[in-house]
Amino acid sequence: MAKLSAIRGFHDSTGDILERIERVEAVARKTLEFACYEPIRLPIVEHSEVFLRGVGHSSDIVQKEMYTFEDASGRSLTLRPEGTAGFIRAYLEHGLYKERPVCKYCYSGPMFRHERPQKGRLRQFHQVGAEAMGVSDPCLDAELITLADRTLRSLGLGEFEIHLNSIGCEACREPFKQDLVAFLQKNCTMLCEDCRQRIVLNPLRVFDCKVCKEAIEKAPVMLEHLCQECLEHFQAVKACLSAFGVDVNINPRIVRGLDYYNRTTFEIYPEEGGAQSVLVAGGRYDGLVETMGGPPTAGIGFALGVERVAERLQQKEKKPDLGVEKPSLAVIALGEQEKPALCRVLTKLWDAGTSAMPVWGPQGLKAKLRFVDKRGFRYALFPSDAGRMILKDMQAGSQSEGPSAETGWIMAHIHTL
RNA sequence: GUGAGUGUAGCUCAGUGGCAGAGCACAGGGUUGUGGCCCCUGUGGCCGAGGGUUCAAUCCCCUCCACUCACCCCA
Repeated sequence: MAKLSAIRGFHDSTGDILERIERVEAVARKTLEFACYEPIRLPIVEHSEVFLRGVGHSSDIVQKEMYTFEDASGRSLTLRPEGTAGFIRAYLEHGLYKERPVCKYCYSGPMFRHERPQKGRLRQFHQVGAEAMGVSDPCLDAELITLADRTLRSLGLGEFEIHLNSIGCEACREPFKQDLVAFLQKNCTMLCEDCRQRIVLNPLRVFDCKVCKEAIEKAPVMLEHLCQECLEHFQAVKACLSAFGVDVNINPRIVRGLDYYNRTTFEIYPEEGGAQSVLVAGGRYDGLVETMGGPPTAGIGFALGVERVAERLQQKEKKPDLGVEKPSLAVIALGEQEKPALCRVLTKLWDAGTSAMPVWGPQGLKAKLRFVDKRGFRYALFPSDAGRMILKDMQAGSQSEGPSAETGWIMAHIHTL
């Protein structure tokens, strides 16, 4: 029989790596909830239409990266490739927009994309998402960026850069696209093959290209062709960020991959590193709710890549932060006779709120002590029904004795250091 | 989807067309029921899978699979 293995791009996590991942999730969630974003838990599987309509047919995600399958009744279902579309579905389904004109939510969990895995890219990965609905006020754009910034700072994540752009609205983007296409066609010989195709498919994306940097240096830039309203919005976002004390780089090359964005887009990168290292990305999506069958509603959100931030933390934290040494206790049964005594003592310890690891097994004392020592336990307790039992301090090499009938003396020893 | 690299012990990796190796880990002993340091010993392998060349393949050739990295794209 073939050996069982995890699916490609789906990882098991333990130890330090898991600790960091959970820390990133916890800190991000706490930062958002502290800022009064309400937690929401969303399904991992949705009807495929949710993503077809929400993410947009033309995106790569929908075209080739979705885990789509049929359930027993023949409905087409999809493992969520991102969070926003499912969130908007819930927002509409439960009429959240009727309940309150303004609402803010945060969530976290796994996302799935069928891409070729590589560094910083998994098929199952995890995001923490934040969405703020119902207000087009530029302060909200700034608020969200600030929260992403605060999350990364709380984690102690060294240096990172926030890149900010505006990709305008439909009104100003269409005329601009025509200008851009004209420029690209004129300079078509300087472009790579991919970019020549982008002229037709999605001209804005040439700004993402790494090889054509020189060729497009003189290309017209959306930021300089914003309509009056979009320009005012963008300037207000910058002003508000400045009031928040958050520094950003204006980067006209930030063009998001998903169809639904308008106006504000932003990405956060570590100081060095390429496209794969985007830690947080987000933007405004004022037309999305309407696209998905709801009333016109402003919205903005971001997603934080948990594994990417955790990976970055690992590079920064040379040694895992052990913190204050915790008293740790192993309870060792020497042989068969001591097992009932172990059960009784262990129950008392756990009931009293003292963490302890039971050690039973066929090994000799030497092996058991080595086992406990290797795992860094400070104390070993040898329970017994015969009147008294022994507590050994592995670090000091000393032993104490106390009555088997009670455990108070053990706790006193452990906590009096 | 495209390109490159790597698959040998639980882990990290050497190695050779002719008996399969080290370090770490694990187990036992030295110390007859007291850990760490030291010493000795032991367990552990379809050398990724299938086919081909050869007297003989873990090694050379082909195919497949997996992993890693990069492209594309994205968090």
